[in-house]
Amino acid sequence: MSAALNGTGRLSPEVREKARETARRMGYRPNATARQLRAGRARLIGYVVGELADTPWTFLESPYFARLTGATAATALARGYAVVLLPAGSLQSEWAALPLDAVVVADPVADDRIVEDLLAARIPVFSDRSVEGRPGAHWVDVDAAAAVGQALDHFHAQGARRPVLVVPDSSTRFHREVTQAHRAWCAAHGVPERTVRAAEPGNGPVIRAVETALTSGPDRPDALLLVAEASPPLVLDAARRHGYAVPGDLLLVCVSEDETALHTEPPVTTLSLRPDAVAEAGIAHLVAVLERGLRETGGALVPVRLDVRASSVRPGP
Amino acid sequence: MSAALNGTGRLSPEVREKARETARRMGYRPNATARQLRAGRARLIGYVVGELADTPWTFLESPYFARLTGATAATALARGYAVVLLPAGSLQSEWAALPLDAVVVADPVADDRIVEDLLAARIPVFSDRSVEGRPGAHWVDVDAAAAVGQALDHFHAQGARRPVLVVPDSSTRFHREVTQAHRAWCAAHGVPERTVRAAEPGNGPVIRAVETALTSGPDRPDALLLVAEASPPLVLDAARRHGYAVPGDLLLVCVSEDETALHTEPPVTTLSLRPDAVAEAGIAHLVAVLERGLRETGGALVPVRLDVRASSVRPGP
DNA sequence: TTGAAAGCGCTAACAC
DNA sequence: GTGTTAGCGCTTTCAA
Repeated sequence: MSAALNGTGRLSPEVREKARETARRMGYRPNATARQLRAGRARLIGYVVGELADTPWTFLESPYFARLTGATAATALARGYAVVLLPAGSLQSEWAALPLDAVVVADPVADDRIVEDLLAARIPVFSDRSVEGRPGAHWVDVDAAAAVGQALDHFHAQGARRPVLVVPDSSTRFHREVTQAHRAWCAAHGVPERTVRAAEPGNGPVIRAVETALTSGPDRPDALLLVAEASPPLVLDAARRHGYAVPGDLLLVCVSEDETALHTEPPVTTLSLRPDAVAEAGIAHLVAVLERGLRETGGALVPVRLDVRASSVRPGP
Repeated sequence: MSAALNGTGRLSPEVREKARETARRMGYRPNATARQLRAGRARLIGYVVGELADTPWTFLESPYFARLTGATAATALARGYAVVLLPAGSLQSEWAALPLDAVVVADPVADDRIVEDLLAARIPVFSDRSVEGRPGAHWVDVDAAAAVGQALDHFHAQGARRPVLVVPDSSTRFHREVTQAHRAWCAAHGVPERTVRAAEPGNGPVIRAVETALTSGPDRPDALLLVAEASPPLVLDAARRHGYAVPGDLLLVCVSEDETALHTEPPVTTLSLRPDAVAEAGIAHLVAVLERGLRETGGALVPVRLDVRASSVRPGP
């Protein structure tokens, strides 16, 4: 029976087909749980977003995490793993009853206990570089330094000399790296370092931070790099409200996966963190570890992509 | 052992606590799969969005489905069920290996096979009213007719007499009901029925449909009800591009969960389909069916909520 | 109170 | 090519 349904035994294809067909029409379905018990793993992986731990489910409303989540689920399913959604900052009790082969922890915050809890429970963790070196933890990361460098180089090439960075006040590794890379770039290019932090995520606070960036400081900035998730059309509106023409007075680059950036006037240059590529690299790594017993290797660093559009190209004379 | 860890046997609380503690420090973790096998169910439910079957994972990028997904996962987890993400239009092979106690199918499209496949596999289905009457299928639905009625009544009360509806060309039950309710309302109020269909989802096509609605037809409309997911700031921009002042020339209501509606100038009136309430009602129903063997009851009809903001309030004289 | 055993449904191994 | 069996790790039941 078992031999017929799976490809295990050495049966003639004909016999197998007949058995399969018969089984199917009799409404037979193998019990998934029993198979999992036998197999010793459930092909189930957990997925948590560490950021926004105080509003555990809002991550799906961010275009970046929406894409990352979808791509993770898609890639995993293609490899035979199903993804279960877990809330940010989730407790033992919420996942202890699940037969998780591994857990993906996207952008853990500095004080998040979940990674430790999972490792203590001997569940492999796949996260960003902040878990580097912990036994049982593996990483894939976005090249934050390259991202900042690419955007600032682009501004510089377009003639901007007073760029300002807006970044959330978050303790994820990504945001810390962005800040550091910005500092390094400014030092290397002899440009004053101007940074404004958004107190919280969400369009309201981020737009307010943008307004602060555009109105405070010794002189008016001529370029804005926005590394916080905000709606591109709202950012453009904010710039206009404060008397900036984009791209005439202000070059604008948003780190965003929001496709509305394509439909504004002018269209907004975006820096894509490539959630699909991150997900693919992560799941590929996960499969390698789980199925081929791969040991701690250096993880993968996924490059970003700058999609230059009119908002960051200085108009010709 | 078992008796100690769970509350089953009649052990003294003291003994139980000691056993628990000992087990924990020895690093013992009960095998979740074995428990599930024993229990006869996995407390795992599938979640599929039927709409957008050709782009299986994009549903998370829609604010409505992002909220619905998050709320479903949250509510389910609070009741002890974990949610696994399945792609739209998914095949047997993708979920056959999962021990699903039930599957939530959000907004199935007319020709979607998944509901039939699940029922054939004797997996309970929770969906919208389009599955009404099928054995093993249960429903919870949004009150589409009330939604349309509320919005059109609001327009009428504000003095608008030439409202136009923009709706996607989709075969979900919700969109069919919206069209019917619109027709009925127009007939009842002696208002000509004006409808424009968006060929596809996504900001591009929907904005084009809005532009068609604003520029074609015998006369310029004085109110726009947008039932397709689009970014509110982009909709406002489109109206302005075509010479409409909002709300002076055109009243605007968007069916949307997008919080950018709060941050535009003027803020946009939205009609919320209450994804959180839908998710809660759905999971409550699911738990009742799965755990208390509830038979086919009429499902629940969740009311919508109109959040009136400046975009749909005719300015005073 | 403590211990042993049956059995959930499957698959891999071994005997026929 | 077909049939039987052991055992995955747990919980429940029955026996000591």
